[in-house]
Amino acid sequence: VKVTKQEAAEHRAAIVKAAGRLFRERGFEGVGVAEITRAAGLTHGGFYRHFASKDALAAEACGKTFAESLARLQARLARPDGDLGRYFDSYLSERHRDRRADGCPMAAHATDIGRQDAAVQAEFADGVGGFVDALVARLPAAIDDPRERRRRALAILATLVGGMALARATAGSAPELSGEILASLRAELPGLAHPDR
Amino acid sequence: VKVTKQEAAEHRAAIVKAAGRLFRERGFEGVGVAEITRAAGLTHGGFYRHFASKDALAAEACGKTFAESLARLQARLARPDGDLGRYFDSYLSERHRDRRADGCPMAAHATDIGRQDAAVQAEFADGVGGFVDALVARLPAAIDDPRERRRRALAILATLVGGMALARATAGSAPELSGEILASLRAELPGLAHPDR
DNA sequence: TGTACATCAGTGAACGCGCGTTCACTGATGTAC
DNA sequence: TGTACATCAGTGAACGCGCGTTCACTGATGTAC
Repeated sequence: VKVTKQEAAEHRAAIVKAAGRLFRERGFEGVGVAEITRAAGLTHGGFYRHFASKDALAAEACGKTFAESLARLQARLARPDGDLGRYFDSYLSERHRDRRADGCPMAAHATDIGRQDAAVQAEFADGVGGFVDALVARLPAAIDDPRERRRRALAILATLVGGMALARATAGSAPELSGEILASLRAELPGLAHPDR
Repeated sequence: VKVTKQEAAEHRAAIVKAAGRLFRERGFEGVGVAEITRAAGLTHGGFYRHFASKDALAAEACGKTFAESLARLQARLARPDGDLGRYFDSYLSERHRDRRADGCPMAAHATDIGRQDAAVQAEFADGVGGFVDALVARLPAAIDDPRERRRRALAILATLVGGMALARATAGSAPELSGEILASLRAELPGLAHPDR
């Protein structure tokens, strides 16, 4: 059952895409190779023609997920009405909380990464670095000390990621608390991003 | 090999204690019942005389871990030199980052909790609520609107948890970034806790 | 206080299951002539 | 352009392993008399 080179490439991409969604939704250990390949419309046997191991797929999926999330951030900020405040509101939305599968990889994996394969950790750290740089570049010009810009960007990122992680962790048992976390951070975060705090 | 009632109670407590440490260090799915009981000086066969399931142990360990962390927060703030700033500094320390096993349960488990058993989620949400209340009670009196106090407390908690999670996630591949995250948050966080922001 | 015995915490082998990975095989692709 | 054949993406059964959980058994505890 050989297949066109192009088809094979599409299959490979489909596996990475399905993995990116499933890993975010259920964690790296929560999904198996068989389920991922099934989600991509294949069987698990051919998996190792494309990837050396499940860990190698995890690293690649992690990298791709970060690239997409960063592109989305850039795209949103490039829109005519795009500013950081709107990005914060969408990041801290109930919609984002409830759709883990295509949400932020940091909010999906942060507390897991330390136990993953070194290649996964490397992709993750690169991705975090990319987010920090993107935020630094978009902070208001009134914060003019470059070191202060980085400090603010890091504080914002930590607040976004921690807030979404806590909102998701409490969504099942304490939905009001979960909603309160999101609403509170939407109200408080702009203060960190603007010099008038 | 029966054993004194008191010994049995001690064994049970030892299992919960070992579980609390191992689960924080390696995650709920990263440690097995056999390893936990071994760490408590027992064999795995007797485990089910004490707990209905691994999930039941996870819930109990989670609750106990939160209670200890909260007690530590209260104790630190009760000291003569105790203030929120010192608590932030110790939370955001390299020491805390590198000692997952007896650190904050939120920074250890946040992104995992959504996939755990309902009982674990309930303990976790209770624990988060407890932390929020403790922070609200300790914010400077100058923040006098009760709703603003809660908002600030939630923003602080999200920043602490997200910051520690990101610092740990990047510690392996990007140690300078990891250190920068901690140092930046130590510098930026007091602004969230004080009215002069 | 002393004795007989039921209880039950603890042991270690075993069970069943799902997982990551391997393997013999298939058959259309794409290359060599 | 047409033909022969090596390649290799994909299949599905199988392997080995570790896990959560069960179970028959042990023997000191602690209770009943």
